[in-house]
Amino acid sequence: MNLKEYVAGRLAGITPLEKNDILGLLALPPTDDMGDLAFPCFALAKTFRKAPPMIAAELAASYAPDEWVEKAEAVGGYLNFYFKREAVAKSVISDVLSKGKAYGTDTLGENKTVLVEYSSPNIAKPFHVGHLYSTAVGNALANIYEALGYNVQRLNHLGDWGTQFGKLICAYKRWGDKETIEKDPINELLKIYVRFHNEAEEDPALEDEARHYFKLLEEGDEEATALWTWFREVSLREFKSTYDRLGIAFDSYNGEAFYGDKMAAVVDELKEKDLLVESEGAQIVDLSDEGLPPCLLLKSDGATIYATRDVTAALYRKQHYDFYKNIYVVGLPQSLHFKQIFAVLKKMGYDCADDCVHVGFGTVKLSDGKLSTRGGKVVLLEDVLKESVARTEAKIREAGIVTEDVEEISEKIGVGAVLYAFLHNSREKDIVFSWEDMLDFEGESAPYVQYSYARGKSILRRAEESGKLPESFCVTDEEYALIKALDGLNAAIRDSAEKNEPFVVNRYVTNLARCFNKFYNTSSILKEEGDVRAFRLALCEAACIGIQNALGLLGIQTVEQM
RNA sequence: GCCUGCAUAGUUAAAUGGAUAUAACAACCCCCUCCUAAGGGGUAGUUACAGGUUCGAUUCCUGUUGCGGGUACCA
Repeated sequence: MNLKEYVAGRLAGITPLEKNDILGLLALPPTDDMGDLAFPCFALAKTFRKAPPMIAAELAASYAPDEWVEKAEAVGGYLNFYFKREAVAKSVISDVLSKGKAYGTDTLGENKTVLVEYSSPNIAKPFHVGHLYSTAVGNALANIYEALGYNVQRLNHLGDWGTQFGKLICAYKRWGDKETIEKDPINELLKIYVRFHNEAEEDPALEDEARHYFKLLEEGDEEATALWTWFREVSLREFKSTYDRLGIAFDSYNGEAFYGDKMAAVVDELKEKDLLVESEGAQIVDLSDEGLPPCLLLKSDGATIYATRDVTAALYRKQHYDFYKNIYVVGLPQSLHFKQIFAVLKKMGYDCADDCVHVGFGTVKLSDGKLSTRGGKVVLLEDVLKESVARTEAKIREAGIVTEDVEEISEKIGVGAVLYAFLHNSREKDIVFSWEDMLDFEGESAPYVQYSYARGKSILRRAEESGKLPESFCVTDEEYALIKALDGLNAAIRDSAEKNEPFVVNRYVTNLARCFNKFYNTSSILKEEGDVRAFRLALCEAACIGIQNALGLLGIQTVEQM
């Protein structure tokens, strides 16, 4: 039962407004004691030429209580609705229990394909905490769109092409050793990469040499290609083990290299459409009429650049997936780049440019400045996960409640805690990484939510019978707050997708857990009997389902005990 | 220089133009003979500055200050 729609429908009957306009106006009151839904009467002040409080009072008088609404009360310029708690409780709880794992999902996106490009680490570079931002946000968004019924394709646009491979080949040929690299691929490749940059500062000729090797690679030179393939394979093997830990998988690992042989056609098309202009020896698309700097597509040596690959990739995706939405979860510093390539697509005559969205996110920094792969200033994601899990395990063993599967449970909590930290705030916020904050499991954190779930499940296990809603029961404030929170899952998912902001779901589930904890602390369950026990058990079970479903969207798993 | 983003309790952050600006952490106080204290309750504390639009501004507009990002042959 969608009570908002229901009330809007009834209000439409007694005001001159349309139902849809009313839906847009209806809001949640700031506190629970002000009712369940509020209609602000300010918009009607002009048409009625009366003060909003007068209008509210008149509407309150003409709104007769019904099956769902206990009373409508005027407070200032607002008309506050109080629902019948028992009716709402029955409706919500039975809905949750009957839908189970599907509770909160939707068919909004049926037959529409949404592409989410995320994670996209660079080959031969370490997977550090910075990469987790894109990985966590992208994965959560993919889950969220999937819950809304969209056909989601998860794309890992690997950084497996570009001048850095010229540098890497150059560095390998000078200082590389096959055996050491096989043993610890990414670390060793990073070492020679860093050395390249240090030496290039003294000897700029190295840069030219690197550009030369990249040119060879683009031309399909055998030796260069063999090295590249090897770098890619050993790197991907390492990445995949991290993804496994995070519970993340992709539908495609087509990286930049995949588009290598598809760019020529796009360049030809740009030429045919008279969009390419020569400037300072390079080929650009002029975007001054869009108020944007020109977009460089061919370097003066004729080689392609990332913009060329991104334009090509977008066109390939349109053709291959016929996407409804093409989402790029890429750092905020690249905002201009995406504006430019979308503008180029538009100039080429492709309206799908309007369905491409850059979902940017903030920077992960250290307290003493930015992470830097070249400078060797990195915090590896594996190290963070390891530490988080280790700390969790220590805590579990200390508590002594869990006796079996301690490692498995620690892994779920420890990994969840890290994911949660990256999904807690609006994605455009920077994150200053600190071990202390990352591993603080008090208050708003994954363990807080997982703990609530585990407590709920513990009660359900002990109860032995499962909760069935009795014919009639009373609903306390704490119970009602929990029921209302449960009711909001689908709205939170939709809101989250609309904004491309997973933190909406994160805040939702945190609040749900908070409501559950208050309920837990004020209402005994197992000591009760009869209808009270049955009702509370059913509510407890519903709460567990809600928490599990919402956490799942964030890529965070639940544990049965902790 | 130009473009762009941000500025909210001591800290990190919420808030479709709406009611008394909301949480967490840190501080202080209380609650385990009671379903897991990784919990709950309580106290104290906030919209950078100056204007403007509006019945109403943390939110929209202008300016100021402070901080960040971008600004073609890296991605």
